[in-house]
Amino acid sequence: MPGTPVGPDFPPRIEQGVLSPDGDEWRDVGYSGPSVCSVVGISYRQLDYWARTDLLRPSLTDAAGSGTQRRYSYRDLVALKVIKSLLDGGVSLQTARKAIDYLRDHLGEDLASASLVIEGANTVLAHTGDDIVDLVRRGQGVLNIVPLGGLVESLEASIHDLYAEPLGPKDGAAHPVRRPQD
Amino acid sequence: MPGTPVGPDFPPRIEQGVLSPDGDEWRDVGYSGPSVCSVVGISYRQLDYWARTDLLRPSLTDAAGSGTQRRYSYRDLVALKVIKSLLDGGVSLQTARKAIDYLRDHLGEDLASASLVIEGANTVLAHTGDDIVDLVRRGQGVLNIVPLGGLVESLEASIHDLYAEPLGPKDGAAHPVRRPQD
DNA sequence: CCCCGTAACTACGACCTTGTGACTCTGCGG
DNA sequence: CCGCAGAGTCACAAGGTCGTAGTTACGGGG
Repeated sequence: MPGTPVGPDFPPRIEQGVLSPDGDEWRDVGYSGPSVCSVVGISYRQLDYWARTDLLRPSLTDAAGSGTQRRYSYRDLVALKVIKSLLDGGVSLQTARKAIDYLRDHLGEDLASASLVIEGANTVLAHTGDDIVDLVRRGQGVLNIVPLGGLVESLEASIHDLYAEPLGPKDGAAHPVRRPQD
Repeated sequence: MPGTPVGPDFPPRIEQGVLSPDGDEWRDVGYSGPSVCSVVGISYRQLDYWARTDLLRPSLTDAAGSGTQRRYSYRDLVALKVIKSLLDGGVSLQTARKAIDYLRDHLGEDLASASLVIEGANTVLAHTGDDIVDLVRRGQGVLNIVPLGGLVESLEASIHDLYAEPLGPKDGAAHPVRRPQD
């Protein structure tokens, strides 16, 4: 697996409370709903739906009524991307829900080199190829495998694009990117 | 679809050959809808829905109006079981549809030792563990893996149970014939 | 030989899950 | 005080599942 160590600090990993480079408000931290959509490649309605059905809500700031904002952390982005992959791979939302519940508790681990493996009700992180062969051999039901390496990689790329494309006078991450894409 | 209530070539050519031991009617061949349900472990409504939406129709005799019967072959059973597994594994029906389309063309191969691998739009039969590791390494999206060995095995077991637990005194229609061996 | 019960199939519609579109509502910055 | 981005609401659609009622064929009892 490509353990490509990405830029250590480029995507601001703000969950610890880093502020915006401009020393602006705490609000400039994390990712807004629309930004998230363009980064992970889903529609706003989908993100909205997922948030209000508890699949994944923003861990930085949840919405508190009309006029407020949701702020997503980097880890949220990873989780979201995993969900998106699962969906694209033909896995049902229900299954994705369970997988994400598991993932949330293991987001600290070294994701880039691992694969997420779902077998029925159980979810596991496989760190080596042998782990996987083992699982396939033992498994009786279907296995759903998400190679996290490539996933994180393309996530980083999308984030990069987010910063590069729009030109806001002062804010980066907080800046909403209106970009029609399906 | 095809009228053919009782045509010239109606005495169906069974893939495993062999009519009922009693030299009975052609009807005693293959598996009836309800039998299939109990063997594969799905609801009758599901089987019905799948048949009318073309996911998988009985290859021996399709329905030709109310009062007629569907007769499923052993291979149909295998395909059905694969679908069931996919569903249990959280894979969407849509994805299962594509996989089955592929499987239908490869049902002749040696299934018991292989695994069905779905990656996005592509479906493949992997015969060795290395094949799988390879696919995981290359794959960017989600992989869905169905180990066919265990599947065929449990199918055989269910069929056995079906024979062991006779229901009516002479329910010919519900009685499948000839336990297959391929 | 006909009538009736039952197995198995078809028809039809309710209902759930996932979203989507079209608006409306509201807090915040200018 | 106004405009706007983004949250909230509501109606609706597609894809499936499920329950139930209506049909049809077949076989046994009168």
